Amino acid sequence: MPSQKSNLASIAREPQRDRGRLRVAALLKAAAAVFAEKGFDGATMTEVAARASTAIGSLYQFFPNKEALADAVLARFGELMDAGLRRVEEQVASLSPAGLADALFGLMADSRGDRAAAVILLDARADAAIRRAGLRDLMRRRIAGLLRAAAPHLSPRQARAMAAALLQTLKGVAPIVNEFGTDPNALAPAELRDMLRHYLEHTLGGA
Amino acid sequence: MPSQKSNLASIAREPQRDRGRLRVAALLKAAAAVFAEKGFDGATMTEVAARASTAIGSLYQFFPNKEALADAVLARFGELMDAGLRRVEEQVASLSPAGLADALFGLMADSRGDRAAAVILLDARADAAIRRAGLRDLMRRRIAGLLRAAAPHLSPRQARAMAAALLQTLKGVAPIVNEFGTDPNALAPAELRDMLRHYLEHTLGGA
Amino acid sequence: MPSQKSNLASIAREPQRDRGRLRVAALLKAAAAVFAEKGFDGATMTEVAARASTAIGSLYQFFPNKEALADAVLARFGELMDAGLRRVEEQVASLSPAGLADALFGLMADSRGDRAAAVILLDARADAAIRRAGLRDLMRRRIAGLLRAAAPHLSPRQARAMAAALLQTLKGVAPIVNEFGTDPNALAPAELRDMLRHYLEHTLGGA
Amino acid sequence: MPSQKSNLASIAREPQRDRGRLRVAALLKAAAAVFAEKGFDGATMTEVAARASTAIGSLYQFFPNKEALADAVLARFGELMDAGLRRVEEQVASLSPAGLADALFGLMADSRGDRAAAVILLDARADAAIRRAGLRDLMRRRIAGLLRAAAPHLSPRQARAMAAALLQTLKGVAPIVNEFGTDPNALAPAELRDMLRHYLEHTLGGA
DNA sequence: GATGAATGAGGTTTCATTCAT
DNA sequence: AATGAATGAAACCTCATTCAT
Repeated sequence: MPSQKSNLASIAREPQRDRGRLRVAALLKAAAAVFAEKGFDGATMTEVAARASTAIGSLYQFFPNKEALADAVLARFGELMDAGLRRVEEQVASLSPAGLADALFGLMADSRGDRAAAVILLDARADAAIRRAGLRDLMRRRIAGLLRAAAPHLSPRQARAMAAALLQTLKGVAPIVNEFGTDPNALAPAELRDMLRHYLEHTLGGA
Repeated sequence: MPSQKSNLASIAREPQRDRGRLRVAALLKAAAAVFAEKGFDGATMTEVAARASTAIGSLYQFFPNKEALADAVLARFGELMDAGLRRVEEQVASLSPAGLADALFGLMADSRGDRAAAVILLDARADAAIRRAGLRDLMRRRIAGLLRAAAPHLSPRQARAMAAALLQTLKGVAPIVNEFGTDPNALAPAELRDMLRHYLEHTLGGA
Repeated sequence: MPSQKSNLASIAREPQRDRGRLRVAALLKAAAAVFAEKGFDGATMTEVAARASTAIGSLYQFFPNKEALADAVLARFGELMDAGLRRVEEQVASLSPAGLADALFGLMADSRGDRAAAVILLDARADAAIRRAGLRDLMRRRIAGLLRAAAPHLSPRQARAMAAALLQTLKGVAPIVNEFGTDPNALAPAELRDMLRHYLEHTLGGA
Repeated sequence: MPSQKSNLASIAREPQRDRGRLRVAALLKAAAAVFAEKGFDGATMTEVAARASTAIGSLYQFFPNKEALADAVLARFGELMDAGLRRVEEQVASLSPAGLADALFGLMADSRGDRAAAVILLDARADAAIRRAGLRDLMRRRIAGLLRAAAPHLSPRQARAMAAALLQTLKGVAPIVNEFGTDPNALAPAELRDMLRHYLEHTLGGA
């Protein structure tokens, strides 16, 4: 999942000084927030720069265009997911189906703003999706791997189909958590988590 | 669910003649397609007109602005859902939890392009969502009603939370069906349907 | 020389109403003037629109981008040259070498602003020149044809080489005429014309 | 022709050390190449710095702005021309008209990239040309002097007009040589040289 | 009603130039 | 001196909307 690099054109430039690195971090944070709120087309580069308290030119110093910025946000999300999935993979042998469900749910419910932005961008307009589909397919493959580790009797085909369905539902975690919060008296997120639990119990469960 | 009329200034004019009615139908169809592909901000009025093979002026003859057009697409989707949900309501007494899951799944998997457009618009940018949230809340209420009809022991609060989670997952049906198709050897949609089944069996099930 | 049409992307849209046709004519005139004064990169779309007394949007209604505008100016120049060369071709049999020189000189000294703009654009930046080279090559071929009509003993290769040299010098007519004017007491243009005369007398001249 | 110094504010700073002198040479070479390819407006300071393998800051260390850089390129070309013309002046008494033509032709066909850059800049956008016209006028005066040295019967006015025409044609030498090369089987450059020969033979010749 | 041109605010992007390290 | 980040005016271009025919 790391290095979602140079496909077509336009890739983010690496800052070479500390000041630049700080700036890039601020820009990515701002971009994630704006993309999450407005979507790809609704977001404006001007607003991203303003939220990061920089001049528009500084934004373009590091990201040659809007697509590159979106890709960078996605790549950052990809790294978070990568790390998170790796942690789940290490535990998967000792997890019950419900535990696996909770782990995946938690993955989407953590990593606050980035998540929301990424979820929106993952579904963004079709043509750009070509490049971005990379991230989606990668996550599907990783989740399929998890499922087969948890239930070796699954055929690859089955596991892939399940992963597609699971990932789709997992994408719904972000908006629900955003709307209802995470505290335990928020019922709706709990219901979504239960839906994932029941599903995995039934499909993985020798149980 | 009918009469999704905006309370601001933008209300779609009713066509007076048959030719007008045809034109409006073509425009709505085109608009649904474009919104589905590009999202609200990515869609352009010019492209909508072009896909309906009309001039931009004709589009504005019936829809005073882009928001009104989106609202009309949403309203049309609302009517479809309205009719669909009404049909489910009539049968709910005789449906098993799995049957209810299938009915809801089928609702989202039918009504082809409109569905996709509406799903996108339902999540569209926050400010406009204020007005549009109307549709989402309405559907949640309707689904909560269905759940309580199927399982009277549910508290209103529980039912509402479940409806929120269910609707979120149901929104995922559209993209999955679009990607994998509806035929029975398409596994991924079947998995999503099973996820809904298991969930309702567990939550409504004891009944 | 007509129809310098659709190579890569972006081609001028044809106006479909009289108002549009007038607008396009005004825009081309303004564009020719601005390109002539500032060159391709120095010219700004805003200035072109302003000189044609229109909004920037109207400019883009007909010319999707700056390149398309430049191409249209070039195409218009090409048509003028086409017509002019055709007229020379008809007389070439009855023309002395000096007469042919005068005819070619006159061709570049007429057709005021367009000429200057075209000359500048013909030499414009290399990448765009790929498309634009079309016009230059065409003119070279036409001139080579004239030379062989006037002096059948010339080999095609010789004629082509002469045409290349001639056209290069003919391009110099525009700036000289612009600087010194056309009246007979302007010596510099006369010298350039004499240069062309002597050259053709020597190379074509059975004389 | 030396000291093309601007009377405004922009004067290129003299480098103090050897490293600086090398840097300046590299920058001028790069600048000449970029100006030749892209023209004044199309060239960017960033690209010039990049081609000289330096940082943009270093470019501004020596040249306070883009105009100063262009002036420096022009000045360097001016020095080359100065030296070249001086050599021709020394020989002019012993040169036939054709020999003079060849000498001038050779002057433009040597001094590779610089030449091309200078030719482009000589015709650059009008406003800047005010300052730059200096170089053009100077060259015209020098050429007029050569002509009168070769043919004393010429009036100053005639000589100046001839010089204007000659210089205009000489500017055409650069692009033709660039396109066709200098080797003897390249016909087009030879034709251009012949054109200059015939012209000078006729105008200086009776003498 | 239908058509397509007109408008201009606003969005994306570039680039000369300055500044901090 | 050298480097590369910072800045913002200005360029290119888009598109919702209005208007004349």
